[in-house]
Amino acid sequence: MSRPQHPDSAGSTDPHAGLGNVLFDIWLVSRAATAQIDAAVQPSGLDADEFAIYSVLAGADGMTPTELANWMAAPPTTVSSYVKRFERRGHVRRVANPDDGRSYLLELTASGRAAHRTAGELFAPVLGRVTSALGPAAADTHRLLQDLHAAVGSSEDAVGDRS
Amino acid sequence: MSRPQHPDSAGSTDPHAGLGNVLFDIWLVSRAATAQIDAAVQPSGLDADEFAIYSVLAGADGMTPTELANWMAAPPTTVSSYVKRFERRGHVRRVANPDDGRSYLLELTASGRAAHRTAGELFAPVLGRVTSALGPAAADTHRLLQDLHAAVGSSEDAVGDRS
DNA sequence: TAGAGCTACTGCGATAACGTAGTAGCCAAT
DNA sequence: ATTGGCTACTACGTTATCGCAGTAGCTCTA
Repeated sequence: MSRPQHPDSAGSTDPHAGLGNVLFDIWLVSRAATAQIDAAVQPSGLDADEFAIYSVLAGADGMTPTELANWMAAPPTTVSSYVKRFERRGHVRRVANPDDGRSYLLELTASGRAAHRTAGELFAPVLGRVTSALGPAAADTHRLLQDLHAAVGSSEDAVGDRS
Repeated sequence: MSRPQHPDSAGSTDPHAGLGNVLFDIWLVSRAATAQIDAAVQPSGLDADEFAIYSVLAGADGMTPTELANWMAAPPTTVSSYVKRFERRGHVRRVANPDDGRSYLLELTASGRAAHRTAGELFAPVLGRVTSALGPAAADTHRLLQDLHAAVGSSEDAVGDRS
């Protein structure tokens, strides 16, 4: 059980068939979830990734690009391009970082928060559906995912090593 | 608890702090895992997504682009471009689909299987690390992720609705 | 307090993702 | 057999991702 195996029943092409390991499960679930969320929040003008990012920014105001990059395991250049895009939309503002002149802090503008709120309303029913489909297991699932995140993230800073 | 909340401790920028809901957990874990796998399998010439796709193809030979698209929740044009790339590498071959003249079946060539094997060997230690970090919870986690996938996927075909 | 070595960010260029708008083959219903 | 409506795939063009290489500001050492 140390490397990927074929789906449960040979020849099956059922989209819900896994590959027998946790990492693939995540990949599959994440793709499905992202597609779902993309479709749901689309009228807000954000996509799933952007909604996620706006959400962190909404919760932790004054975050540096590097912090954001670490948080979402993305390379700095990707974050850079996100920032530029968000700024162009008038959703995000750069504020000087008092602790470091090379850097700056990101914060949502009022209109950024509004967009986030709109997206949040579109997102809610999706989350609701999933949560109720999970039933009482929802809480466990949340906890297990946190553990999983810790397990995966334990060997940090893999980002950028894809040189 | 019907919409995203801020991280556990206000102002925290810890990359492991979640946003308090299952869907974000997945997003975060998946990003971390993908970065990890990207870095690990990189010498094989594949990235994490490609490795995943090669894995399905290895397990279910004779899959149509549409089946693949459903399986990975990707739009058809994305799959199309994957196929073209894989074919250019000599890793995938199209065979006529006896059941449908508009379509074709995908299968890995010998060299595609070789690339997949190489990537698999690079991937194994990553999976091993995660699995052992999870300890006995690994099996539960796997099962919970399957449930989660079912819960998310229950409202199918969101892909393509992002028009 | 100089300056070597780091770290934070970004311009640019290459490649990838994927929406739009087709074409070709399928499957009724006539 | 014909045709109207579907579905499978794809060329093309736009936008996004992200590696490389460069600049500015930080920090430590002497």
